[in-house]
Amino acid sequence: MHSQPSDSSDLGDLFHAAFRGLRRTWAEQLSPWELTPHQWRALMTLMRPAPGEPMRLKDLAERLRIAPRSATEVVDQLEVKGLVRRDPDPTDRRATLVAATPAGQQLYAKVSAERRGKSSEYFARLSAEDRAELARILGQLRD
Amino acid sequence: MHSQPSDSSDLGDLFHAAFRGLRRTWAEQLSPWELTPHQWRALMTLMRPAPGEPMRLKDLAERLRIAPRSATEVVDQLEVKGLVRRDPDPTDRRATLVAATPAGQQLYAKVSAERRGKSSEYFARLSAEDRAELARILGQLRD
DNA sequence: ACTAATACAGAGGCTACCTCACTATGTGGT
DNA sequence: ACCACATAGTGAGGTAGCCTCTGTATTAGT
Repeated sequence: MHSQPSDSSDLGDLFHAAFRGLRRTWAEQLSPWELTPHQWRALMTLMRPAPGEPMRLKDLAERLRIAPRSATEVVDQLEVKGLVRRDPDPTDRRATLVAATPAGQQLYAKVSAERRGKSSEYFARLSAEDRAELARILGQLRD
Repeated sequence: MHSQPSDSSDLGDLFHAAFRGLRRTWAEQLSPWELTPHQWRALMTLMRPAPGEPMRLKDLAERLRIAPRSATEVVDQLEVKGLVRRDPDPTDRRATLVAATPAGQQLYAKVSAERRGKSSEYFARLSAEDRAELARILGQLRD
């Protein structure tokens, strides 16, 4: 007897609250480096295949699941900070390749280490099993 | 041996993606009524204790977990649409009481029914067990 | 009676997105 | 070779959903 009908408005609320908490936690963790969560995600995405490996702006947008125009924006921000560099794609003069600069790679390493070290991860309060469960369920949601 | 250290960047990404999906789905579902998800949440929150029951702006903010100033904003929007009404609190002349108007209550009922009927809920693709799991885990995250 | 706290709203700012229109370039068909 | 069309990026401009800081009533505490 699970008495709660729970029309999932509750679930929506929970989701909302949890997401906002995650955002806030990240923002706090990243603020010493003057990075927004969005910028961090972009930098991380650029570093994921291989550090320093260039990536088309369009592909970055795809991986971040945002519109190409929005990728332009975040790359602009990171470029101003000197963390990424734009280079023309030699094989297609319409395209620009974005890559983390040495400074960007260094910052990425530093922040990663710090986050790992402090283990002040937002999800740390969950057990390993629950984290796995969560990942599985969220994966289903994303299709 | 769960080999993945999984610095939870993956989990963060999954969360991010799922949340954006939720938002988009809601926005689409609500667009026929020209309501944003935010406005809908506010209206729902106002209706939760009892339909038509007035609530202080401050309490609304608390339940929505947003700053009081932000509650002012969303109440403004709903007031313009005629869905809620502001009345002075007779017991404290600093406070204003917000309550759903009959139109607001009607809209709430209509939208609720539609959502339930279509069962096009974002979370519908999850099994009941997974929904429960998710709720449990998110509850832990929220503290 | 005076000070401190509280409730709200005006002003202004921010992040993280979006679409639409434009330019430069590449691609395929005839 | 030429033309139509697609594609990559960006300028312009907009939106949702938050925030802080400040000011003005009003109430509560001593």
